[in-house]
Amino acid sequence: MAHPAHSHGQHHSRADLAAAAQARLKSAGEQWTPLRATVFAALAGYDRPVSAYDVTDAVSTASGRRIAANSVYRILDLFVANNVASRVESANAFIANVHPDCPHDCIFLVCDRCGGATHVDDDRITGDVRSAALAAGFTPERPVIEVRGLCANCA
Amino acid sequence: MAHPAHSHGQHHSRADLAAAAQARLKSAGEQWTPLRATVFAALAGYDRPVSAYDVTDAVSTASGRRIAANSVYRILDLFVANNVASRVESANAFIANVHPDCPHDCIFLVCDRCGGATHVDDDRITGDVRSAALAAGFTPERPVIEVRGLCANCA
DNA sequence: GCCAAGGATGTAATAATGTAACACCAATCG
DNA sequence: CGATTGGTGTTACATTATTACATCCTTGGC
Repeated sequence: MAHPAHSHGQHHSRADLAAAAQARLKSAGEQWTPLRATVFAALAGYDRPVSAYDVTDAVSTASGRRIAANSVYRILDLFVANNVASRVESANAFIANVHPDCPHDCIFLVCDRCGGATHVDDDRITGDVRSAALAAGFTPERPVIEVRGLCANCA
Repeated sequence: MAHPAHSHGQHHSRADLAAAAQARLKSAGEQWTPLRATVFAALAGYDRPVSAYDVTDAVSTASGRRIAANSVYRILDLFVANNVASRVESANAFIANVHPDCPHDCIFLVCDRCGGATHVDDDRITGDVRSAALAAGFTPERPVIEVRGLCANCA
């Protein structure tokens, strides 16, 4: 555990990302079951947002039996609620959170060509968005900030 | 046409909003057909984001015959492409654009309780989001900036 | 007038995404 | 042991979105 890569906390290799996710859930009083581990591994096996059904297929293959979509949805929702994964609204898709440890509002740059997503943290921007909401008399709970466009490779 | 309410252009009463939408489409070389007018009227008849299927039902009722969802989708997509309506990604829903005349990136504050949405314009924030994308080597096409939470009435 | 071309809509089917209701099982706690 | 709780299984269904192709209507050229 020695990756002092970022000012805001740790990034994790794919290997110990699961460990971090597990720790995060446990410390929230949630269980880390075999199915949850499998779902997380499937999700973390992609480097782009994937649909719940893609995850379902991957989990089914990994498990050797058919897992129902709704079981996967339950677990993905749990992951999102605990900051272990994020939902990319403009793609109806999910992606593992690279640093479950710090509770940022996320900004996703989603490529319309390759489907990849880059995770950007900019607390000033997200703070400004929350402030703008408050200024309008609105109580912000969950900012959704995404940018559709073309990534560096696809531009 | 005398509502000098905003610094950035005109808001429209429900009555002439349709006229503004029509003008916008025509100037883009698109037709303003009876069905498109009906779809726009249905959409503008709501003050909150509504699903394409809600619009479909409203249009069907208004027309006295069954209109297929995909016809409505086609028209809604056309509206969105021409800034006459917006898609609220986090709600899989559409809403008429209050000022089709100026091509802002929009910020929507979406109430989790009543489903209402407030349209906020803040070019500094949306500009910052685009800048952050560019700084990451990403070519922004369409920022999606929404805030889920509670509106003033529901808080 | 007739025909060709393009745009808009109709029709039908289906895909993709998301949820609800209830059964079952296993662990935990009294 | 019995009750409760959380997790998962199973089934069915609801909602959202797209695809392929047919039809119709207008417009412009001949």
